[in-house]
Amino acid sequence: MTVTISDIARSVGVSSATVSRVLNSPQIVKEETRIKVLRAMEEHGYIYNALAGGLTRNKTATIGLIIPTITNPIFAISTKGTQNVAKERGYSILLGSTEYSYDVEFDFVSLFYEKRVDGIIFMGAPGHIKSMEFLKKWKIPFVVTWEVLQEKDVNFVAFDNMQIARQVTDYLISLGHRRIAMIAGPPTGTTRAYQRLEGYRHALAAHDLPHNESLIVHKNYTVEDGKEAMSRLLRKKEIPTAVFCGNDILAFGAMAAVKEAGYIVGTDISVVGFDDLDISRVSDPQLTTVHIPAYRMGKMSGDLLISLIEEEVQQPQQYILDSSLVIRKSVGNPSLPRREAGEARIMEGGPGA
Amino acid sequence: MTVTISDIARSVGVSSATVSRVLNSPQIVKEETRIKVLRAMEEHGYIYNALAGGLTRNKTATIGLIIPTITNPIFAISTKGTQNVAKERGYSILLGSTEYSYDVEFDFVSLFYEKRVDGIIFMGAPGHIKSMEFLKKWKIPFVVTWEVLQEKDVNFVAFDNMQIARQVTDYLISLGHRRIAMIAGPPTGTTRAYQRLEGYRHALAAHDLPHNESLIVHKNYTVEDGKEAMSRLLRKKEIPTAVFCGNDILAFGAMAAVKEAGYIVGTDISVVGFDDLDISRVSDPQLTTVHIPAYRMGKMSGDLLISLIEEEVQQPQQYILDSSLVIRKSVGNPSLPRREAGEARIMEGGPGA
DNA sequence: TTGTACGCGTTATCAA
DNA sequence: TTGATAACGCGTACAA
Repeated sequence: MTVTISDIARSVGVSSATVSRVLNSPQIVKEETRIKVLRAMEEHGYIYNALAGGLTRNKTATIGLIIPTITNPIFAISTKGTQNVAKERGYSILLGSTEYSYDVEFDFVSLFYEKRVDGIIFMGAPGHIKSMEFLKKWKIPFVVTWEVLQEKDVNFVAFDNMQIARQVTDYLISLGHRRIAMIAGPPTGTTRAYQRLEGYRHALAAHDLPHNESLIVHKNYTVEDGKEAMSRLLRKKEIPTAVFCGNDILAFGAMAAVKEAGYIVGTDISVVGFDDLDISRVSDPQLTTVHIPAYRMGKMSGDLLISLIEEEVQQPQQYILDSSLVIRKSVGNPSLPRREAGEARIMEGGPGA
Repeated sequence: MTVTISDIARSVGVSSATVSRVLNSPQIVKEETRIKVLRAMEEHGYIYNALAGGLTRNKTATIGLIIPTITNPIFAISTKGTQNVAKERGYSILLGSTEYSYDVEFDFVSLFYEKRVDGIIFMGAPGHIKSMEFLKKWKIPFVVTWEVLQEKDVNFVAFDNMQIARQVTDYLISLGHRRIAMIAGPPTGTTRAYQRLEGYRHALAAHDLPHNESLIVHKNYTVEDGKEAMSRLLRKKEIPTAVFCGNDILAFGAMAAVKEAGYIVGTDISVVGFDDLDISRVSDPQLTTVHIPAYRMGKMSGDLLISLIEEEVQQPQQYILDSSLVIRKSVGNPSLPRREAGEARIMEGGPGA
């Protein structure tokens, strides 16, 4: 049925060891035999069996990628970055999407280890305690992205969620906003969502603004969630003048709710997103949001993981990339005519890369 | 280092065969020994080696998923559907994104086969001739989604691209539009893009409308492409009154260009998308577009593939699902005030499931 | 109910 | 430069 190196060996009249050599170290086999072997492979349609190879080498050239959800394009962009380096360096990607469940996360970790991935990339810190224990116990190389960790011994490629969230809030305050709401992820969500919330709180505190928990709405991450959250905020006796959303998707929902209620986004109510999706440049109004280095994180983390696997590099490597607030049209001064800003301006943020 | 069934066997005082049995057919091993073995596994932290298992079983419980691009949410949604069934039925997913390159597609096919996936799902018909040959030669089970194929012997879960595109165009014509443009994918793109173009052409022809090639703009699939394509159309001496876009992303770009040029979407120029992304419900104006069963295709194709792998089903299975035009606010009569339609209406289309 | 022994397809060690 | 042969970790006849 399927042809093996032994078949090739027999047909050429050499040993299977020689056939294996033309695959792995062609230099050390005589050109004449090498050519004969190659030709035989061609003729018989030989296909390498990576399963068998992996078993002896103890190496599969595949990495596991664990992401929160595939349907948010921002994670897709990171995935693309990882996929690109992986392909370039000869690795395949096993994909696992947790839908924000830590149990599912750990399921993937152990499943991936059964399949003997050479390493794992996490978008967001592993949330299940068992995940980290497991990784360390089995010395599985892994890289975390999207979140700065305190541990000095874990590899990450991240940006500072708290710092940029604080910067966004500072910006809104500087425009005169005082009632600033936040539409965040689920209350028991990711640590990076928590960090963003903390950044928001710190900014308010630093400016002696009253901390009003009812201005914080916890939701999931769909457009519909954004709409509902915003509607709820608009039903309050005193509505906020600005809303900081946990991501762009929520912001789109929020903007829709603002319009439906008869307000004008950026004039009556300011909306800020987080992620800077491609489509956020053409929303109406164009969305002021936080640009994060999604593709670069994906690419760098893939590169780093493979370097760890191939032992080109010593642990730990920790990269903190820049993120930045991109000012467009969905934000204005409170209760003043909408700013007719020209070009989008960029405010740099985050420590240097 | 890593503990094997032999280690467990030795520690319990049974043979490795017995240990293997408690993993694969626990019923046939005496409860007492079974418990002892299980306990030993727990203690020693035994982890199954799927590589070795796969080698003997000739089965890996992983499937390959080949998609055009991960960054368009519509493919992500299909991926999610596949991922969900896969997880449920104990399979993992190797992901390959071709970025619309057929060479890359074939690379993934052969790479996946080296890794001995049990089957492959294609989003869109395999474009490289070698892909199909290869699959058939090695009798690799595979399922195609998103496109109806003529071959009677290939499994697919699809919808009728041509038929729905024709229906969209008919709809625009019925509103009075005569100069209808199409912003399509790359000229040498996918067959489904071609089918949509054909549907558009057929509709025009059926209504004796002049066929004007200059109203067809070929682009890639980014927001920016949509903007550029629309801008180009707006620079014509006679601009179109309606534009049918190859997907929602292009439509967002197109709408942005329309607004930038000072026209009103849905009043001056109608825009139709394709895909019905979540965010299309909250764009401004809300996008009239084609709803396609992305999640369902992903789920069904995963289910079908696994059924083929596990030989629960005989080839070939061919499903054609419904797609439908979702009428919202981005379309109106040509040169007439914008329709203030209430609820979105749905026009059913496509043969029954 | 359990053990023996071999095979899966490759790589790696050691000789030749 | 090449060949024998023993791993790698598991599944499975076949026998007991």
